[in-house]
Amino acid sequence: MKNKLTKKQALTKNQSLVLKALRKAKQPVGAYELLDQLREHGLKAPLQIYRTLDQLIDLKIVHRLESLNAWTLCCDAEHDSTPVFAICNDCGSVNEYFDENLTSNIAKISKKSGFVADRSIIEIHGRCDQCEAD
Amino acid sequence: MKNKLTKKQALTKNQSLVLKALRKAKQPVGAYELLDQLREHGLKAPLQIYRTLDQLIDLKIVHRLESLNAWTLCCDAEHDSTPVFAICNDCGSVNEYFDENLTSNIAKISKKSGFVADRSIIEIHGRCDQCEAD
DNA sequence: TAATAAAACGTTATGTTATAACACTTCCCT
DNA sequence: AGGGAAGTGTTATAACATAACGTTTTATTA
Repeated sequence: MKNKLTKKQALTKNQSLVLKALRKAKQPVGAYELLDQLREHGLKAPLQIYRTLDQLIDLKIVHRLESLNAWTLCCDAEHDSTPVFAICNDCGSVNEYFDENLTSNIAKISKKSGFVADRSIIEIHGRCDQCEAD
Repeated sequence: MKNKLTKKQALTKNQSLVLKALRKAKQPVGAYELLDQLREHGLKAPLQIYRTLDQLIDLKIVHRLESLNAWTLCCDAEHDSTPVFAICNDCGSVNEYFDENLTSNIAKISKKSGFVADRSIIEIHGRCDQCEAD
């Protein structure tokens, strides 16, 4: 795995394109939507998107939201702990949180049952602050 | 929402069929796999499966695993708290846990940020006890 | 029990998301 | 320069999910 410093230098053309598209979006974006946006830059096939997204996930720059079939930028923080995503049903915004307690809770469950965790997915659906205020 | 007692009485033909298929499976099952299995009982279209699964989820008899695009039986326990699924990468088995601490941690994160949670998804991938022992 | 509302069902068509397979290119390292 | 690893492009297809519409069944209550 490359470190933070070399990360940004190392981005390929496709990676930069996808990343830029994700940055522009205020919400998680689907693969085909990315494809549509990037057609003008020469990307033509779904696989080009899916491959690039996988690479960006490996680089820990991007997350996949399993319950949305969509991708979003990783927050800047280094995170060895498990990210928690709060997904607003109304406005579609997503916030990423880290919680040590929660991470250790999951570790405890794992330990109790002998299960060795690999990758944790925590996605909470509901209404965000903003939308709740309306 | 109907209570536990009336639940089983209330099952329709399609619901019973799908439930039975899920019971037989040792692992989460995809919608099209269910469809294949239930063709001999007269089910012909994906929608028949998807609709029935939605109904069973409403009845809290079945869970959807977002990271697998598959469905599994709910454990028997009444659960107002958030289920945690431990999914083995190797054997595909899934175990369902409940953890009060974890549930309250999620509630705390929500409270801090003003987010009002609705539905929480927690799916942990890794290796189960059994597979780890090999 | 007849009228009716709500839920479930069936079917066709279609939309959406994701990967397989194969060939070619670029980059990097010794 | 040669060789391996990573990245790329393209076609075809697989896997997952829903829209729209009409009919049937079930439950309710007048």
